[in-house]
Amino acid sequence: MPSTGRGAAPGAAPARSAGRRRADAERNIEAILDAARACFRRGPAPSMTEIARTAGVGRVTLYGHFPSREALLEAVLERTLQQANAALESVDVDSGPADEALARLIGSSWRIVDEHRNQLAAALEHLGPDRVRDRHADALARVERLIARGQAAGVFAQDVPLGWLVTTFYTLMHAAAQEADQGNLSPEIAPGVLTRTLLGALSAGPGHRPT
Amino acid sequence: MPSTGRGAAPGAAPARSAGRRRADAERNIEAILDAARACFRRGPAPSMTEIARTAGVGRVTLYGHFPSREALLEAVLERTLQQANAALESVDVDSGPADEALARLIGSSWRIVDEHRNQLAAALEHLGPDRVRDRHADALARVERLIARGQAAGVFAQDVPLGWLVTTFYTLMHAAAQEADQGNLSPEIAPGVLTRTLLGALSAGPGHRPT
DNA sequence: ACTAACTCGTACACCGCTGTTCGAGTTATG
DNA sequence: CATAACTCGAACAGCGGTGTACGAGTTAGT
Repeated sequence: MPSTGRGAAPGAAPARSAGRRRADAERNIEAILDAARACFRRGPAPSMTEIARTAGVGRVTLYGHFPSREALLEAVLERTLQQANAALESVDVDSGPADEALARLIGSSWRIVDEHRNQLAAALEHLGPDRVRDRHADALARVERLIARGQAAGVFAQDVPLGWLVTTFYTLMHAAAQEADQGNLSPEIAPGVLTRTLLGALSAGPGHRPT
Repeated sequence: MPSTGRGAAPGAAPARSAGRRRADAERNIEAILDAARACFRRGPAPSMTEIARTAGVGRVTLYGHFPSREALLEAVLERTLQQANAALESVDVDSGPADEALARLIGSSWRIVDEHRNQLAAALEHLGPDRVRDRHADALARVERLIARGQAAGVFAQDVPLGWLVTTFYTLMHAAAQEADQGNLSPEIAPGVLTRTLLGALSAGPGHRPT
């Protein structure tokens, strides 16, 4: 059920009355959303207290803007998704060889995708898989379309399910970002290494047979 | 404390006195350990109550054998690790071409690795990364040795950090198991697909350059 | 058959998190 | 500058989890 009862609410969906908000309120909402994102970068289940403190705001104020944890979760997810989509839209995915397009996509999005990791887990837990699927369906579709194009052109493996290749893509993205975070993989070589591995994984088997 | 007066020192470390345990107690401990493993397969943070109920045992009994959540966690981790190692030792990893050896390893362990997923997360959270590293160091070393051998032989990519290749290995294993669990990837073709993708990812670049 | 080991339910104290209320202080905005 | 909007701390109730204590019932081992 996508029946998000939000009426006129622009962008995110705070809880105050639909009337105009004061400037500092707007600023605090921003701060809260940023803080939540920051907290999610370090742990999968930040408490409201933690988020409020990080935002430099009283817990009560937080509840003033977001009536429940779920509401906040939804808002922050939507916000992140929006930014991510904006960033990804700047990449031309539909022209040139599929593998080169993929390399471009990786370079500009492997950091962004990592941002989603914990948020996604939390959202799946508290919002249900359905609503989550809906919201980042287009981001997923973009990658899927690209890979499908590569398959059709024979650049990517054809005897492997498309869905699995998409999963491989996201999974290795996350892994690379995580390793970079932990210092196991230097951020400078990370994109190159990731691209290398990913293209190998997706590519139509040149040297090796399935068995 | 390894001060288990018992000569046999049977794996896990329950909390009762070092003296002999009665048969049904032993049986319950087994049930609890199994239940914990089962619970971890469905969620990353099962409660003691949940585990006890799954084991068909009173919560008090659980605390009788494992004095704290942490103790239980450690015991169940060790147990799973032991079984996993036993299973993996039956695979000959050091003979034949590295890629074929890898294929063998995948076939017999991709399900097992999945079992670790949530346990590992929980252990990292509550036991600290150090103790965890120690415990499954040898399982990790086995894969690392194999991949290094493949690199030396030129079968696997040499211009990519070894650590990253190991990460890739485990990551894709998890992903495949998870997809299979969710019905997105049929269990019959999963090993083949996984092997295909993994060999492509690790293989020395046949057609593509890092950029 | 007798005893020690084991199990179980209930109940308790403690903790952290969520969401709400209240009253008073502060600040933007007209 | 006056008012409405906003913020804040403190305090409360509710919930679920952990770990402990008690007492009575059941079961294995000798």
